[in-house]
Amino acid sequence: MKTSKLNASLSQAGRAVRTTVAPPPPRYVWLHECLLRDIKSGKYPVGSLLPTEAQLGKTFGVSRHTVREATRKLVDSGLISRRPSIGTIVMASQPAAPYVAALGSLEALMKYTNTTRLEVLGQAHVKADAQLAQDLRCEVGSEWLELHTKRHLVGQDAPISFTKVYLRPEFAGIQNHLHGDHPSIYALLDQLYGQEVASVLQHIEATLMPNEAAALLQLKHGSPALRMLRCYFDRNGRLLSASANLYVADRFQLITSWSKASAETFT
Amino acid sequence: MKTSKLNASLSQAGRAVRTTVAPPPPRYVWLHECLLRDIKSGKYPVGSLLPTEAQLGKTFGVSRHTVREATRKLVDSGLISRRPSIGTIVMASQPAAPYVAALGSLEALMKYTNTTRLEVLGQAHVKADAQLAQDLRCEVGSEWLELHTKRHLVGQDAPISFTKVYLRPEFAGIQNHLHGDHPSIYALLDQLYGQEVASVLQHIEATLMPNEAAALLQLKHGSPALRMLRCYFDRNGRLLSASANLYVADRFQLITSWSKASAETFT
DNA sequence: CTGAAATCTTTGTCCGTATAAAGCTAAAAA
DNA sequence: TTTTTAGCTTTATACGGACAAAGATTTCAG
Repeated sequence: MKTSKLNASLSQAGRAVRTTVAPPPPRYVWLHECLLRDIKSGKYPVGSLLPTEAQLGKTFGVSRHTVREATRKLVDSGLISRRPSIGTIVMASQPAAPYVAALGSLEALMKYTNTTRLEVLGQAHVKADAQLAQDLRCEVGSEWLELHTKRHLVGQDAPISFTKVYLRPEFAGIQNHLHGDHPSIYALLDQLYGQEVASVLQHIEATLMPNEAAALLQLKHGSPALRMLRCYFDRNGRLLSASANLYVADRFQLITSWSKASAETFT
Repeated sequence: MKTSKLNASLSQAGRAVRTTVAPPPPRYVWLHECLLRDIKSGKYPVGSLLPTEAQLGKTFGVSRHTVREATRKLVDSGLISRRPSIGTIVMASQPAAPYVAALGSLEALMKYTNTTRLEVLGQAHVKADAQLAQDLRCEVGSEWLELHTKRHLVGQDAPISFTKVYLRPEFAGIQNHLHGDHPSIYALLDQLYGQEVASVLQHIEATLMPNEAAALLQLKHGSPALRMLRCYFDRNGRLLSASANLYVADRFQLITSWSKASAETFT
């Protein structure tokens, strides 16, 4: 009944002035804002308990359903946490909004175009020595299939990178899919072997192009290079694959866009 | 009534065998899994409409409330989209789980330690010429306060980077807070001016250290460097600040960790 | 005093119902 | 034919009630 009275009066007001007045916000939105404000202001300090759902409903004149709808957003943004038999605990007074970047969409833009072609130059079975094990974060002595590859921009002759790809021997079949327009390694692992890559560790540093690579890439001695090492891990932290890229400095640029994350960003 | 019968029989079964049998999942969880399976399998193709909430409730013998609880998770993960008067549209058949990295936590690890000290060498008012405007993605002719700075690892003499910081003149006060243990620029903008940085654009490329910088950083001619350009934008896409970093190659390494994102990651 | 049992509180799940709002559709009026 | 209007479908919002589950608290027997 409270609802109908409230809405009725407001819509009448809206029609009277003919200018479409902003409709009243839903009650759960309003309650959400109230609670958010009170949490931010410190009325409900971090660690304290919010009034119970029944209590809030009584205080604000809404049903428990509406209270839950309002607090749901707070739960989603991590400000509060609900515990049966305990109550609703204030976890933070500021919504944590880290800056996040997505890998895979716009990850690496080449300087002039963004379609590349991968050329496999050769392959070898290698056992990880100390240096490789440190780079790949794998066990010393573990065996890997090492592919030597060269990446070109389509339609251009000059290669942009020399890349070593490391694969577990059981994933050797991937090399047959590395040619042509290259999807990312983690996409291939997922697609071909159902191996879900759970995390990627990426190292970037500047260096001088090693001599062998410089020759392959038609560069003169002393050219700068961007070294990008990527390790692909599964959910249990096992290294599935890795790639060590040496990009020619003035033919490649890594561009990443970071946005402030909010719970809503991901809905 | 259906509920009580179902629950009763299941709890009795649980007591009979005495081994604590897993309690039956909530109905909305079960329904969620059903729908997820049907969407993945293509029973409800992308672009098609799910049965209406009332229909689903009838088919599965649950209330509309439970249907909404079940579909909520699908909405959150972006698989479906609810539209008043239209219905519920299947948006994707695979939960989109991009790899995301967070900026600010573990963003840039120095090679041996990670506490740095910033030293301001000088400052100048500059007008953006064509080159700078392109780098900063700002208007040609706009005015900026340019700070020349040098970054050291604490306790070490050799600097690791030469950095130009660009500030809108109205944020000039930031420079007083850039010394000591350096928080990030976006944190300072938020803290001092309430300017929320909504997105960050980051360019990384390899280059040779320019001569002037090489001299400042005690490097010999021809040393490789990692050039990192960061532009900080507000919600409206206005550039608030930028920094152009030149890192000494073997004293700096950028490490980023990417994890598969799920809706749950952010709750 | 201690341990077990009963009780109470609070959130979790689930049902039914009702009205509003938003588009779509078809009928009616111009 | 075109425009308006009325109705219909579907989701959005909101109420109320009920019981389950999980702990916390109190009570009580030993």
